[in-house]
Amino acid sequence: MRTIVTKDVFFAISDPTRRAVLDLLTGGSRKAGDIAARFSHLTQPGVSRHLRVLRDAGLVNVQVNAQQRIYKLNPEGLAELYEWVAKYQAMWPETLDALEGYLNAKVRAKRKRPR
Amino acid sequence: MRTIVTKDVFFAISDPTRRAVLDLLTGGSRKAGDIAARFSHLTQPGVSRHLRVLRDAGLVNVQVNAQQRIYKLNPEGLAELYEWVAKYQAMWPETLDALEGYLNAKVRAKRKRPR
DNA sequence: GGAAAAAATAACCTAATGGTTAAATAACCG
DNA sequence: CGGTTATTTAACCATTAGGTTATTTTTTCC
Repeated sequence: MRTIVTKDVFFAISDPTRRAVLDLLTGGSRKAGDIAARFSHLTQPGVSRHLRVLRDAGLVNVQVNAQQRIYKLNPEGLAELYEWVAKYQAMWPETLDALEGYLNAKVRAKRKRPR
Repeated sequence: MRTIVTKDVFFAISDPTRRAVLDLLTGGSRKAGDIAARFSHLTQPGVSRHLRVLRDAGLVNVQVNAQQRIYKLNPEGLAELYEWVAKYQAMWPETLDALEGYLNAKVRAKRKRPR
């Protein structure tokens, strides 16, 4: 008995491909076809379905232009997630230290770079 | 061809039950049995499996005490998520307004809302 | 040592996810 | 109109998720 979860932001971002789509859209709006083209290992309908999930979750908006659909990031759709995360940050006095630690580790892993 | 996703924070928080567990743990550490008891609609092994996912994702820590396992929130496990969210916030100048709008809408929804 | 308690794991089942190919929808263009 | 282009939807399939019951593991207590 699983709860229906479409439209759910947490669900939407749980898939790596969908996160990659969002990531791509941070670079600006894109036509559906162009988005699909970036995922050469997936078929176009496959990507289309991911777009649908993102749409349903309110994370992207679509603008119709003739046969084309132009997808645009809707960061406001992340408001719920932001609120959720904030709750944990709030109860995490050493948040910044730890985050810094995490980021530093990441940077270090990518080769060292002074701040 | 789905990527293995255990250990993945995004996956871990995509399930409502697991988020509820995390939420419960914001109130302090709890024994596994006490956690399971809060989810009366689930069986003990069911909850135990959710705890495992949270453990694997690094969102909780376990302290062994005789037969008991005491689960403790590990908010640092959310660092990756925080970083991810921050990226979208950063490109969202009107973030605070939108969040405020979201919260207001929530508050409004909790009252009997005339329209 | 044996029963009891606490929790995790195993084995199993159903439904949902995410992928595919094929078909349906729209809109443009000659 | 007929064809082409862009995209979504439908139908199908394999795998995973998440639930269950049954079993195992570990530790305490008599």
